Amino acid sequence: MPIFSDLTPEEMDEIAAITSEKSYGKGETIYFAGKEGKKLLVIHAGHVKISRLSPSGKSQVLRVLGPGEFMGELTLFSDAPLSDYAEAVEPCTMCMIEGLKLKTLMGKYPSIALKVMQVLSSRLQKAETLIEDINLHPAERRLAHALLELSAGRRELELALTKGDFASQLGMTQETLSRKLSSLQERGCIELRGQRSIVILDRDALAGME
Amino acid sequence: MPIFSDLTPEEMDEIAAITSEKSYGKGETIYFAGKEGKKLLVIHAGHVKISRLSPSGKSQVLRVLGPGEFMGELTLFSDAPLSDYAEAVEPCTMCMIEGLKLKTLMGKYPSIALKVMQVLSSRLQKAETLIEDINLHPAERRLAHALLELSAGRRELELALTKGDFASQLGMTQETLSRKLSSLQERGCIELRGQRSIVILDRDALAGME
DNA sequence: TCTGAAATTTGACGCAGGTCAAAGACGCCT
DNA sequence: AGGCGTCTTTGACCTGCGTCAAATTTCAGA
Repeated sequence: MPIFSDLTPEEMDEIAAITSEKSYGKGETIYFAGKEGKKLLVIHAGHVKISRLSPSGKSQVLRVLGPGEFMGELTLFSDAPLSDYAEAVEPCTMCMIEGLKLKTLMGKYPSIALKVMQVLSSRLQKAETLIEDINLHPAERRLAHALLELSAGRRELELALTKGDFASQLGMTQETLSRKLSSLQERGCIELRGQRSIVILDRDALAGME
Repeated sequence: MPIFSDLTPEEMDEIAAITSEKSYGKGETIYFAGKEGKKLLVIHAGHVKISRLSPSGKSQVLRVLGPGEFMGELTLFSDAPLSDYAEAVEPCTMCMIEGLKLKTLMGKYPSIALKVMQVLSSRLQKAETLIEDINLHPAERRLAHALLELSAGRRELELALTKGDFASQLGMTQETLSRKLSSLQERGCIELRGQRSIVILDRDALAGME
């Protein structure tokens, strides 16, 4: 569990003692906007989709979290209610830690606080990069860069969500994503395999996309 | 200095001892992308514009910070170089704290770490709201909501930046902002006074904008 | 007070990408 | 193995907002 990775085994035990576990089935809602949180949730197994629902019924996917990552931290520091919505995209198990207990823990083991700050920073950086991209760069470039990042050097990548959700996360519609993917495939940059898998054929072309 | 507001006077002295001060003139660059940071900068007086420059020469304004707010925290937690750019929009003075010393301090006084997490969370929330807004809502709505937020209940509000920068922060072009503002004025929702000042006339109309 | 550079406004125009709709593919479940 | 619901693709169309350009206003500094 990366968030506690700098601790000794005894300290880990101390944490395990104040932690409770819970499971969610595929498609199940883990929390939703307005619900009072005050708990940190650490994913043990499975993937979770974090999104926002606008009053008009549309939704904006913010991120997908996997094992070791955590959520719900926003409500630990402010009284504002949760503004987003978490859903298990596959069967999940997670650990819950009471917000107050976590704060005490952070006082005792500063490395936990540092880890949380690290994650928050990197989420902030990502969010700001997306804002920049949406405003200053065309959809195709966003897609190309996202593919490179998701592939993480590997030749083939597997999407954790449906293309519709992936499109939302990139700030475009499902239809636009589909068109851009087809176009990249025609140009020999990628190859689509089934619904969730993409093979990267020409890294340089993707990277050099303006 | 809000970030240290939960400390006793003696503790404040301890901090003052490891702090150095620096001033910047109007338009001066405080730091820029790629520069190695590892320092936290707390604004004492003046306003600072944080933005990103894309290779194509365009820029994306991320936020404007005023007295008591801090920046540079991103580099404290990761080795990634600074990705943004800070510029004094008016004469500024600020305190600098060495990253390492700050970490030690946070270990000693957890309330500092909590404060930092709080600020990071709220920035993240804001960034995500902007992403949602850009993708799901029209420019006019974004503008209306931003005006309400900036006014903070007061009748008149003063922009800290030029309209061009304000537009960028809202994710639209200068021209679009100008047109939307005119349109709101024609409809009697607001009144424009000079270049930097706006009077809110019809709060409800702005709030109810879909 | 004057003046020039910077900021803002306004107009004309085009297009990237959104919307709506319908057909097609995939893959889960029994 | 088959059938059905969900996801995806494709097409046609349209519009919000970006772009370029030129006119106008503002204001800081002399």
